[in-house]
Amino acid sequence: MVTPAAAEPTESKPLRADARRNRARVLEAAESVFAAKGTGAPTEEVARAAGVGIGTVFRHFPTKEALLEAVLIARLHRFADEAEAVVAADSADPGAAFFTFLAGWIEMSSAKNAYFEALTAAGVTVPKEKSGIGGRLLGALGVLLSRAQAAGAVREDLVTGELITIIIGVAKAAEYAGPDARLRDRAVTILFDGLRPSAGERR
Amino acid sequence: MVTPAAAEPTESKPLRADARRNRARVLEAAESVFAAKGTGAPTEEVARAAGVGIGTVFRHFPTKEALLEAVLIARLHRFADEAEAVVAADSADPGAAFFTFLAGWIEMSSAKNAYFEALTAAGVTVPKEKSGIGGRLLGALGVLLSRAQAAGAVREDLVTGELITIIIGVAKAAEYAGPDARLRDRAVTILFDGLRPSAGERR
Amino acid sequence: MVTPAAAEPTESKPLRADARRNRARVLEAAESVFAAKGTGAPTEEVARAAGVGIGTVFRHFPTKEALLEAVLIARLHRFADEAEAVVAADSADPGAAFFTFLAGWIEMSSAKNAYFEALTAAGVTVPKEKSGIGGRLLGALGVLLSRAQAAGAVREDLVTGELITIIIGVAKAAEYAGPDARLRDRAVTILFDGLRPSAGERR
Amino acid sequence: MVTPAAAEPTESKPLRADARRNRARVLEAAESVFAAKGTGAPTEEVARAAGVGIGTVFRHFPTKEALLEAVLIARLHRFADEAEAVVAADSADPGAAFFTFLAGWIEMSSAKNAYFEALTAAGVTVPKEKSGIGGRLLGALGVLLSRAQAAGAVREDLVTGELITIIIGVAKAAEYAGPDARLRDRAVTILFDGLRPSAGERR
DNA sequence: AATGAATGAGGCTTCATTCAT
DNA sequence: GATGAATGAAGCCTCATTCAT
Repeated sequence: MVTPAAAEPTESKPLRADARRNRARVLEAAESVFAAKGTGAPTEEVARAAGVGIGTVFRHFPTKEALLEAVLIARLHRFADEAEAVVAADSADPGAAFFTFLAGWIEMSSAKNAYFEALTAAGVTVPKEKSGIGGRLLGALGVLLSRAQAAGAVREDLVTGELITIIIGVAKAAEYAGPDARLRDRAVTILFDGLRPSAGERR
Repeated sequence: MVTPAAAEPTESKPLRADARRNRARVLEAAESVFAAKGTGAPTEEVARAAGVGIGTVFRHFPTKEALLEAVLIARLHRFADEAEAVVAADSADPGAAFFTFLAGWIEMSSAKNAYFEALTAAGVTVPKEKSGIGGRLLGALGVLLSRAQAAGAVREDLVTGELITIIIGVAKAAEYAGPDARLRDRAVTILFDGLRPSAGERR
Repeated sequence: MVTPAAAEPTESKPLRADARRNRARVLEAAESVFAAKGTGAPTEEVARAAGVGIGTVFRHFPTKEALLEAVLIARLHRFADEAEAVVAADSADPGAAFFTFLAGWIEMSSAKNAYFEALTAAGVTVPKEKSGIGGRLLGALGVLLSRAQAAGAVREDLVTGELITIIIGVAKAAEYAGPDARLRDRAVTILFDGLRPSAGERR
Repeated sequence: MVTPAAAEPTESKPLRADARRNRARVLEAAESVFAAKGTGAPTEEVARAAGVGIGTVFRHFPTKEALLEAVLIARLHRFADEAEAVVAADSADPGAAFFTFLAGWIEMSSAKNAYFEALTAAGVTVPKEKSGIGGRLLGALGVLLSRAQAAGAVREDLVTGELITIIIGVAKAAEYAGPDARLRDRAVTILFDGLRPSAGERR
């Protein structure tokens, strides 16, 4: 299962070709602008980056908050896409697959993850269930996790619901380490070590 | 060693008594306002909470950024204070002392730590060295860490410099877990398990 | 004489059937939307109410102002239609006919008459003469008025030109009274009493 | 009893001298700007006319609606002031006093009375009671009215509550007559004739 | 030193109008 | 002819910062 291009709203009638193209461009521009300058960046800058008028941005996303939310959802969809791809690949080494996937995702998101805060700060209940993204994500992560546990690569008492919280923490540490790659890798490694089987056996 | 009240600038001439009191009140108010409403809260609200005029806030902190920075530094100083207190207590169980201290800190900061982001987003290089706070912090944490390592409670390959990064990540995870105490505790436990000795021994 | 459907422009070539239908639907929708939400309502809402695209609205009325004007003219045409119908009915009690007609009109327009203001505010000289509506209106009102005067039901010194001004004032008072029917009726009654013969005889 | 300068809010502590001056200037500017260009005129134009920054306007009136309301209330206060002055003058000819007062007020407001509409259109319940203006107004009008009735100059069945509605209607008619002074006077005269004693005696 | 009024740049959002499909 | 996406000027409002009191 693959995310429809640019995670467009599922309910309404299909957008005109040019409209869909613009919507996608805005979403893309928003992602990079917000990543670079923080979620406080003016909407107009997103418009400029997308090469459209400010009105077009607001036509597609009637509120700045809606835009932020859409970016977040798109990102989660890509996360789910990748997770499902790894599931489908069905690696011979599920432990490696699991950790590689997590590390890859963290690498990718480390420099640009203020979305959760921006949204929660705005009082938005992060729409985990919106567009079914929550289910997909938990589903795919659950498969990866249980395979890795079955292979003895991950502690048994870890459940899927805890994973996202943990990933966010690790991503945050990585982001804080910033450009210092060695520090970042060490922090990620150490934190992930908490997921391994022997961990937590004694205390 | 104990932090001078309200972390006032070390170089300038001593403030008049009322001025020092106002400075402290503003700092306190800023901490709680920013904690409650995020760092985007208007400076005027801080003034109101402190019971002073807006002009007074800007007299003490010529910029909003300066205010944010001062709050952050004050917080780090308290962090250092606590760490030094734990060092001074010289517990018989250094491992427990170490983890208890970390957990306490996380608990405290989990609900209110947008400072790092707000500052880094603003392009401020977090002033680790400013007012010597970095040194104190690393010093105290270093002692706690090496005692815990000597007692076999923490993995040997962990160095002080990595600790702050890790703490930030764990705090973030805790914050994201939000009001769900069980989830928060689990995430913190799991992530801290990565600091334990057996962790990382095999891979 | 009866108003041609939807008061379409008299000069231009006859519209295609569907176009004429659309024009009428837009005009109707505009009337009810502007009545309900005021003349500041977005043109797009008119389009939605008419079940056509926004482009269609602007094709028929190149300007919002033109749309407003068309609505006003249509309304005046209906006013004239009714007046002419009353003239044609040639009631045995011309005084009653006159006042009944006025009251009916006031009743109808009381809740929805921002057109004059919207237009005059926009600097439009209300196009009394446009499409000959002024003539029809004054003609019909003149007949009703003089019959009522001949019957001794209306003061002799009242001339047609004053009537519209007076009607607007009374309608305004009625509108201001709003939902309070008793108050509205009293105000209308009192103001209309000024039109009766004994009024103004002494001063 | 005379309105405090510029109808400043009664509750809060007295404003600083300069602030009060600015508040009054803004109110004055708002009145003339809205009168000239309608209540849709941009707030910035009011600021310009008052010779202050846009921020100052919003400091005193946190919303455009609040500004409109303040203008309306100021105007009503002046209405009440004048009415009370006429009451105090205690003319020997109460009928003339009554009609002269009404005519004067209408003359004054005829060219600039979109406030009621602007406010009611915005869904504002016209704050008749706010700042006690309703009471003052009705009180003074009531005295003028009953004196005129006692003198036999005004019909007996007219009650104070109806008067404001009627005045609004007459003012509206006068406004519509616009620059044509003869037409305006005639309309006002005719409508006011409805208030005289013989009117309504027969029907 | 403290106060709080004034300032105005800048952000979000709306909506009349144009134009490619 | 109809459609609705795109446009951008313009409006309302916020808030960091300055300055007269």
